[in-house]
This record gives sequence, structure tokens and C-alpha cells, in this order.
Amino acid sequence: MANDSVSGPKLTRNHRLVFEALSDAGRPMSAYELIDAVRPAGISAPPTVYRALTRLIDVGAVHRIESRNAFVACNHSHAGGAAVLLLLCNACGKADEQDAPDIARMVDRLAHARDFTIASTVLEVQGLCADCRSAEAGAPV
Amino acid sequence: MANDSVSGPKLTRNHRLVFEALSDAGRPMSAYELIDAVRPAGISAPPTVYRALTRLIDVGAVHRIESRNAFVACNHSHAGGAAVLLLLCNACGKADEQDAPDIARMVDRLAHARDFTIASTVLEVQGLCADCRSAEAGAPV
DNA sequence: ATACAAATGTTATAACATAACACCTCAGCG
DNA sequence: CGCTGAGGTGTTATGTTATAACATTTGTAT
Repeated sequence: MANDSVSGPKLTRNHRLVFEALSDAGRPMSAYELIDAVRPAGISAPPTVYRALTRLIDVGAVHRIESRNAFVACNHSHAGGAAVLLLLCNACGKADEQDAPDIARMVDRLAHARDFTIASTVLEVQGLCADCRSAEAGAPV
Repeated sequence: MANDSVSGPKLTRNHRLVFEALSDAGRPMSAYELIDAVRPAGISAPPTVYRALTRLIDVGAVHRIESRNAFVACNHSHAGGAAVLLLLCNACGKADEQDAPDIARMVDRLAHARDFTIASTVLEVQGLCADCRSAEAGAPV
């Protein structure tokens, strides 16, 4: 687990419960899957989980996957809050978070050339991860 | 309008109605805004509009904006079906579609280095467009 | 102790999207 | 002509994702 202690701002019990559920899963989860996961701890209302997610995203401990309406625990050093590229496998569902400062820089440059002020950046790729591709090749139907 | 005649595969009346509504708007619309827009033409059920959107996205006439659950008519030459970068203004709501073959190439390269096979790519940037930024600077409160 | 800011609990509902199935339309063909 | 099959459409219902609104509690500083 890379982010056991998100040190900066204080996180509450709810925040920690949600983060740990997501982190333990090791894969993206929908908000409602997460609700199911923390229900045993007594959380069962959507707003509670959505609030925790919003907070965790703010502090950089969680990423939202826009193209899936899902969330994933950040496993990544976060050098400077730069944009991150997510490789999303359509077969196993895993999300592989990549640092891509060079790509982020080109996006910045393009935006700047258009006089566009960036607030946030979404870089997501869907496809087949290495494992699933070899599995598919090796074990046909 | 760049895409008045999406020549390739045959589009039906419904497809055209939906595309024209979206194209005429000149901005992103949600599926349900689109339903309202085509209701006068007799379309009023979500599946009808979603089916048209799916088709239009397949033929490249429409883009889905993942970070907004919205759709926008493509205004763009589509050289080779390469990924496109969307600049999304949080103030006026407009979507500015940019060709970014260099960025797409770097994404491809990174994915390839990770043995990841790309099916599709989402590149979206949220922020303030040039117009809205000057408006904000010039007319405070 | 008190008072304020932030987080939480709770109910209800809004917004986005699809399953399932019946019917229609039209091209191709005997 | 009339059959047939594929793709599109209409319709109903429901599933999934997300937030509004407001009462209550908790944590913290004074």
C-alpha cells in the first residue's frame, strides 16, 4: 500500500474507512460498490461516501475514473500534482496509473497556445493490459 | 458546419435529427437535453436518443465528453481517427476540439512500453477559455 | 462553557443510462 | 408477389450514479 498515511490534512474515520476499502480492493470501484464495502462499518448512505471520495480526491489519495464512473486509490508518488495517465484494462478491470510529465507538458503547451487556462486534466486510455492480452492469446475459447 | 453530410454509412432520420440538434446547439448537451430538443420531432424516449448517439459516436460524428456526461458534435477533419483533445470551459460550457497527433503519439508510445493495447483514448482538459478569462478579468463581480 | 467551523446522518429526489421485448421497415430473393 | 431476415424503432420499466436540503453532532479554540 503506497498511501497508508496520507499525511497532510487530517482525515476522519469515514475518510479512512473509504480509502482503506478502496485501497484494499486494489482495483477501481464504483461509489455504490464502496458503499457496500463500508456498510459493515456502519456507513450506508451515498452522501457519506461521496463526501469522503470528494475529500480524498482533493488531497490526491484517490483518482476518479471519468470514463467508468469509478474511483481508484492512488498508488503513486505524486511528484508535483501533475496530471496522471490511467491505463484501464477492459478485461480485468484494473487501472494502471502512470506518471506522464512529458504528456502533461504537451497538454499544457497546447492549452497555453489556445489561451486556455487549465484547472484539471483527464488522461484515460482503455484497452487490454499485458496480462489479459497474453491470456487471451494463450487460452482461446 | 463541418459534418452536415457524414457520407459513409447510412444514417436514419433519427440519427439525423439527433445530430442536427446537437450540431445546431454548437455546444455540448446532455442526453436528456437532447431528448427535449428532438421531442418536437416526435422522439421522446431515452433509448431512441442513446441509440442514435451510440451510432453517431461510432461513425465519428459525435464525441462523448466523459468528464461531463455530455455529447458534442464533431467539428473537425478527423485525419485518421486519431485521438482528440477537448478543451472544456467551466464558465461558458463550450467544448473546443483539438487535433493533437503529437500527444496521441506519446500516449501510444507509453502504452506500448507497458505492453498495453489501446482500444480508445480520452483526453479532456477542464478550465477557462480565452473569452471567459478576459471576461472574468474585465468585469469583476 | 461556549461558540464556531467542519463533518455527518437522513430522507428524498435528480440525472444518467440500459434491459427486455414487441413491432415495423425495407432490401434481397424465389 | 410474398416471404424472410437484419437492423432500426417504440415503449415500459428499471438500474445506476449523484446531489439537494436540512437537522444534528463533533472537534477545536478561546
